[in-house]
Amino acid sequence: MEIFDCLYTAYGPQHWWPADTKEEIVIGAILTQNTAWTNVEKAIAELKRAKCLSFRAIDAIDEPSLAELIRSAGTFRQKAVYLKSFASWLTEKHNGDLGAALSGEPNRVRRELLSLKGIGPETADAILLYAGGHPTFVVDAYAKRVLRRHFLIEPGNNGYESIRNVFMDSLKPDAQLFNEYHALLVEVGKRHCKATANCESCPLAHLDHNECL
DNA sequence: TGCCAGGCCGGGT
DNA sequence: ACCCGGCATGGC
Repeated sequence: MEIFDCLYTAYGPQHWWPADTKEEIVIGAILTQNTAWTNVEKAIAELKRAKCLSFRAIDAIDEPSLAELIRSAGTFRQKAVYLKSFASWLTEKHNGDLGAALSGEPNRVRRELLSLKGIGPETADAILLYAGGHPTFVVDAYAKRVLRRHFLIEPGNNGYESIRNVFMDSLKPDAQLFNEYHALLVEVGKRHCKATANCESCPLAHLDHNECL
């Protein structure tokens, strides 16, 4: 628990996911794909203003209008398709009940999410963890960089599943732990491990050689 | 001013 | 099984 302890000591609890409802978590998870969160916040504010921050409303609105509401999130035409796709799946297969849709055996739910257009492994895991409360680890670009930086993965073994397994195999399957861990990795990544790294004053700077997760 | 951000898809090798 | 181009806004 070396890396986690350093991050938690430095930054404390992160209180993720930043949203008021489970549906807002899913919407945010789709909107934040390859997008800065500040741009997602504007899009969510627009959805809320238009009373479209729910899958019932997203199912009802036409796609071009939805796209305009989420324009600030970037790749907005694609994301409008993804949101509509999720909404129709939720309505038709689960009677609009997100809690029910996400309950059950985690791997089964995960495969179901992955079958939807616009839901890849990271988005699926974010939904499972933050909206469903399932102990699945969310791997993002920052997690990859941190593991690379500390020699915890081979260069060339960058597949999503293999990196996810690094965490899943060495940590207790605890949703609260995975919640904080992912959020803390994003936080340290934003501050110190972007494309142009800034390792000065990084709380992990002293962990150079194969430290533990 | 160009590069980047809490990825994913479809087509090609 | 990987690799790549496209998608697109707002901030630094």
